[in-house]
Amino acid sequence: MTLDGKRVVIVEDNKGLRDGFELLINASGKHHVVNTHESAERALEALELDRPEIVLMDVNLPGMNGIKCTNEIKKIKPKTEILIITVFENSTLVFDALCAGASGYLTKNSSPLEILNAIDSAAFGGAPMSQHIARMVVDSFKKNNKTPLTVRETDILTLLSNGKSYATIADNLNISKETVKSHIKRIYEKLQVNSKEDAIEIAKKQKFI
Amino acid sequence: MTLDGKRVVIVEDNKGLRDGFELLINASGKHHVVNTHESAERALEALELDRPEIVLMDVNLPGMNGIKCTNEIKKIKPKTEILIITVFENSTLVFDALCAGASGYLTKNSSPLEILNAIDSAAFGGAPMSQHIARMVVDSFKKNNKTPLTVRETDILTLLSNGKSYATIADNLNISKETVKSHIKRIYEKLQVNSKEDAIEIAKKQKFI
DNA sequence: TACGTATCCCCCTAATTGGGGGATACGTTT
DNA sequence: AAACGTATCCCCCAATTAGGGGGATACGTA
Repeated sequence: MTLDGKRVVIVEDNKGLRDGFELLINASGKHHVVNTHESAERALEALELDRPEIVLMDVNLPGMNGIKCTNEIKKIKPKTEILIITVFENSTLVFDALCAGASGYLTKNSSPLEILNAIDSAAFGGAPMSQHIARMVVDSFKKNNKTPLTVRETDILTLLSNGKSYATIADNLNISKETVKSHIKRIYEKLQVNSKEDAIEIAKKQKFI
Repeated sequence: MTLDGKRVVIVEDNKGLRDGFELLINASGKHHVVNTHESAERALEALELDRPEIVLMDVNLPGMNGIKCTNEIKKIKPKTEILIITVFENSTLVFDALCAGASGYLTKNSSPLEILNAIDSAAFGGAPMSQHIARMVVDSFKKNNKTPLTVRETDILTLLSNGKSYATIADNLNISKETVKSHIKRIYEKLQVNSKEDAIEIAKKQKFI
C-alpha cells in the first residue's frame, strides 16, 4: 500500500522530546513535521496556518491540557487525527481523551518504530494504541458473568438504566407493566436496594449491565 | 521479552481454515494447538480436557454461534483469552463479542504474521484488533462536538440518562431542583421533545451525551 | 442593548415509583 | 411428589416525580 506524506504537528512541552519526535518523523522520510508547539494555546493559535493532518499531543501541558486541546481542535478541524502520547495511562484520562476525539493513545515508552507505525496507522483510519491501553478499552465493554440477575431481569434493568419508564419497558418487551414491576421488585431484593437509582448504580459498578 | 508457549484451541467450521490455522501456529514454534473443533458445542464439551489458554473463535458456526460460545467459555474459565476471527465486521457483532468477553477481534484477511502477533499480544494481556475494528471501538467513545446543548445542559442530560431523578441531579451539582427543571425545559425545547425518554434517545443517537 | 447562560421561585396536574398483598404456569432440582 | 426459581399477571395505596405554565435575577459577551 502506498502512503502519502502527512502534515504533522507536535504539541509537547518538553523540548527534548519535542525535538526528538520531530527528528524521528522527518528522518523517516514518510511524513513531515510542519510545526511544533510547547503549549495547547500556541497550537490552537497556529492551527489555521499549520493545517495539520496528524497531531501528536501530550496530555500534561502548562495551561490548557492536551485533552481540552484535542476537543478544541476537533471542533475546528474535525478531520484532524490526534494521537495522545503520554506517560500516564490512568483509565479516566484514556476514556476522556477518546471521548474528546483522540484517534489513538500511546505511552511514551513506545519505541521510535512504534510511533512511526502509529502515525501510519492513524493516516489509514486505524486507532493505534499501546497494548495495555487497548486492553483497557476492550475490557470496558466486558460484562460480569457472575451476575445474580436472570437474563430477563438484566434486560429490564438495562432498559431502566437507559431512562425508560415501566410502561415503555413493558411495551418494548411485550409484557404487562405489572410484570415489569414484579421483576423490578426481585431485582431490588437481589441487589438489596429499594430504588431505581441505587439499583442502577450498583449494577453498573459491578458490570451486571 | 520471553514468551511461554500457550495452549491454543481453534473453533472454526471450515476445515481448510481450521487446518491452516493449526499448521501456522504449530509451525511458528511458539505456541501449540491442543485441539480444534468444528462447532461451539464440541468445543464446550472438550473445554475441561483441552484447558486452552487462548481460543481462536469463528463467529458464524453451525448451531451455537461464536459469541454465545465466548460467553459460555468465559463463565466456566474466565481467564481464557478468546480471539474472534471472522469475515464480518458488523459493528453490533464486534461490540457483542467484546461484551461477551472476547479479548480481540481479527478479520480473516489478516496475514499469517498478524495472526501470530495477535496471539502473542493476547498472551501478554493486549487486545489485538484489525485496524478498522480498533477505529470502530475507539470511535464508539467519541462525542459529537456539534451539540446544541451547553456544558451544563449536557451534564444534566447525562445524569438524567443514567436514571437520576431531578432531586439527585440537583444534589450532585449543588444547585436547586428548580434550576434542574429550568435546564431540562431548555433541553426539551432545543431537542424538540417533551419527555425524558425522547430527549435521551435523541441525544444518544446523535452522541450529544 | 440584547442575547445566551445559569441560577432560583411559584402554581398546578398527571404519571410514575415503590411497597404491600396476592395468583398462575412451567421447568428443574431435590 | 414437593420445592424452588423464573416469568407472567392482578389488586390497593401513598409519596415522589415529571412536565407545563408563569415568572425573576445576575453575569458575561456580542
